[in-house]
Formats: sequence, C-alpha cells, structure tokens
Amino acid sequence: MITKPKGTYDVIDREALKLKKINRYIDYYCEFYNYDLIRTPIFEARELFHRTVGDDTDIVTKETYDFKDRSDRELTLRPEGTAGVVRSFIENKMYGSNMPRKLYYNGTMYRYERPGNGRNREFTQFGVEILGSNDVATDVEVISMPYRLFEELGFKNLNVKINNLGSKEDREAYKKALKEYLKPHLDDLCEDCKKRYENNPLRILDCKVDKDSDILKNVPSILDYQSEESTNRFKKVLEYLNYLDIDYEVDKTLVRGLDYYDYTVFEIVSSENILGGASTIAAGGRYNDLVEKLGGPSTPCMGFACGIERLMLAMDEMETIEKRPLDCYIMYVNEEEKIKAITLAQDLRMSGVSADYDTTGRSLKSQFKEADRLHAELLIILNSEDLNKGLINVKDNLTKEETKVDENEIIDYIVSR
RNA sequence: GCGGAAUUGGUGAAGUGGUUAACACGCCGGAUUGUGGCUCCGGUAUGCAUGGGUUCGAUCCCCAUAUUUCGCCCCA
Repeated sequence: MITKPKGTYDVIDREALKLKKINRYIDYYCEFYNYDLIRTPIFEARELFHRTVGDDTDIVTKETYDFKDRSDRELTLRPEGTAGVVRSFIENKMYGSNMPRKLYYNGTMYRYERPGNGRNREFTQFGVEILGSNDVATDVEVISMPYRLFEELGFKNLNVKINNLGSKEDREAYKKALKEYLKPHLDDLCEDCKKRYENNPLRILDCKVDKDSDILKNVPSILDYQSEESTNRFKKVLEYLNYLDIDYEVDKTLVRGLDYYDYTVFEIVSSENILGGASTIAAGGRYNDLVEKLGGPSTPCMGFACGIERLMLAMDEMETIEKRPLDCYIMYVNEEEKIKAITLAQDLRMSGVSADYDTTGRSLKSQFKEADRLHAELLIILNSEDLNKGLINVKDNLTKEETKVDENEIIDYIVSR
C-alpha cells in the first residue's frame, strides 16, 4: 500500500467540516476588515527565503524543502507566507497606489521537521500583512483581528503575549548589554545557549532549559534599552489594545524565530489542553525593513500568521461540528422512477435546493435510513402510479405529513417552503 | 537531530505462546416481497503496522523498519 508521506495528512469527514468552517470565517472576517486575498506560488527562488527569514535561522538552515527543477533553477517550497507576499508586493509595484495595502493569504507551507501534535511537514497558514503603514493602529488591528476571529470560532481562554523589539539600533544596544551581562555566566548556560550567545543572543531569553535559572531571571530587560520614540510607540500600542478590549500580557522575553521582525511582536496563545506544546496558534509582528531589503522602497509593514491545523485541533474540544442538513432526498425503486429522480434532483439543485438520491441500488428501507443519516428535511417518494397521474409525493420528515404535488409545480412548491 | 511510548476490523477496543481473535458502534440483508428511524434475527478481520528471527507452533517473545505520539530543539 502506498501511504501518505511522513508529516502530511488527509482532510476528510469531520476534519473537512472544521476546515470549511474555518475558511468561511477567514474569508468573511477578512472582507469586513477590508483585506484583499493574495495567492503566491508555493515554491519560490531559494534566495528569497535566505534574504527574508534569515540565513542563520533554523527554518532556513535545517527545515526547507529545496530542489532544482529540470532547468537547474534553485527553488524552495515556501516555509512561511510573508516572504512571498513581500516579493509580490515589490514585483507588482503595489506601492504605487492604494497604500496601505491590506492583504491576506491562506495556503500550505512546508518545513522538514519532526512531526507531532499540531506540527506537520505540510501545514497550512492563514496570515495577514498590512504594507505601507507605521501607525500603531495598524499594529493593534493586526493583533485584534485574529483575536476576535478565534473568539468567534469558539476559543475561550486566549492570551496575547506582546513585546517590543525596538529599532535595529535599539536591538544592537540591547544585544551588547545582554552579552555583557551573560559573559561571566557563560559556563552555566546550556549548550544551545552557548551557541546562541554568538549568533543570536536574543533567543537565549526564551530558552526552556535555563528559563528558571537566576541568571535569566535577572537578565536586563530589552524594554530598558530602547529610544524614547520606540518606548512611546509601544506604550501607545498597549493603550490602543485597551481601547479594543484585548487582554494582553507584556512578555519581555518574547523574541521570534524569524530575523525580519522589529518593534511590536506578539503571539496569541490558547490554553486548550489538546494543543499541548503547540499552544501558540498565531504569531506575528512588525517588519519595517524587509521590503527595502528585498529591493523595494522603504515600506513599514505588520503582519501575522496562524496555524490552521492548530485551530482544527482545538475545535475538537469546543463544539460539535455537524454537516448541514440536506434539503431533499429523493427515493425510487423502478427505472421510470429513477429517471424522474435524476432529472428532478438536477432541477432542484439548479433552483438552489440541495438534493440527493441513492446510486447503489439499495432497498427502499435503506433509502429511508440514508435520508435520516443526511438529516434530509423533505423526502420525495416517487411511485409510478402517482407519476402517471402527474403527481409527486412529498413527505415532511419532521411532521411526517405527506402531500401529493402536481409535477409541474413541484419546484415552486419546494422552493417556497 | 536526541530520548521515551504506542501500532489488533470502517470505528472504539478486549485478548492469549497452541482448535473458528471477545464485546460494542457502524454498515449490509431479513422479519415488514414499495413508507423508514424502535425491536428481533443473520452477515460483516484467511487477520492482529511491515520485514526478519526464536519456537513443534507467534497477534502475543526478540531485532530492524515505517508511521503515530510525548518531551528536547525549533516553531504556526
């Protein structure tokens, strides 16, 4: 038997219903928040992700799916969504008009990592990018939009963790201070942190191993090394969050795994037990230098990405998902009735009524059972005798009332119910 | 990449080194030969992830592989 590749999964039955619901909410919400849909390629030039996500990040160094096509082009399956959106923004010269540009995407991403609960090699992210605004209202919108969306989907205990990484200069100043502080304690840190000390000292802050050590408890705060402008900006973000009634918690150890972030960064965490270690359902932040870095005009941006699989997982705990009931189920036994069944089904469907009938040659009894399984609201029980008189037998599956309706009026009769 | 656990039908699962692998749900058929959902009766794994090994004999013991899962790393 050929099985699915490791780290991939099929979406069927109940999962499919959950996915449909999530996707509907996403499209609906994005419309009301005035975001335009964007779809970019699933593979891009390898170079793109090195320049955006960062050469030293794990995502790029250990987790990408890289391949050469038949003309030896170096390509990579996208590990995240922002890079492609920014590339498209520049390539299509979207900066020329209609700024800021508010975009949303919803598609599969690929990372070669160890699969687990809420983690897959092919996974889906929905995300939003606002390009061309440095206003704090933008930061707040990008945080509140997914927060409200998740609430609407049924999430109860959501928590926003937020931090301010400041400008590039702020971060350089802080890194310096951090290294200064850690230098005498270097031997007490875990192996990974020793490596991080040189490449990416900020990441030591959210190290799980050393988290509870006194060294990290007394570490200088990133918030103390920022310019007045940056500090005031962050204050304003928090103030606006209050206006929008978003619960948040400043977490000064929150840094993100992608290199392009600056100023506001955040995560939305769910406390649903089923998520276990995958409790972060969305995360994002500001990236004011990225567009310029990729060759576009200096454009401040803010965005987030959300893991659809994690939403689907958590939805199991929250509610029953049921298939929408069928409007009509048509039953028949002989050939004459069958022909009427297939034509009537077509007419009903074209009139906006969902309809179905048996195609496996089941007994009438089984057809009744099937109708109940589908929660059909109306049963159309065809029989030759009535058909010859131009009548069709319609039974209300709730009241059990049966009516004979003229063949020519059947569509109107059902539609007007 | 490192360490632990798991893997029995469509599903939830019981089980034992030795004839036909419980039970339940579901599904199919019948009682009711064209009006069901209740009830009753019957059917439903040549098979216990895959490949080796130990054994007279393995689903059960051992090894390997795969997949899933938990923790680390990382991250959505």
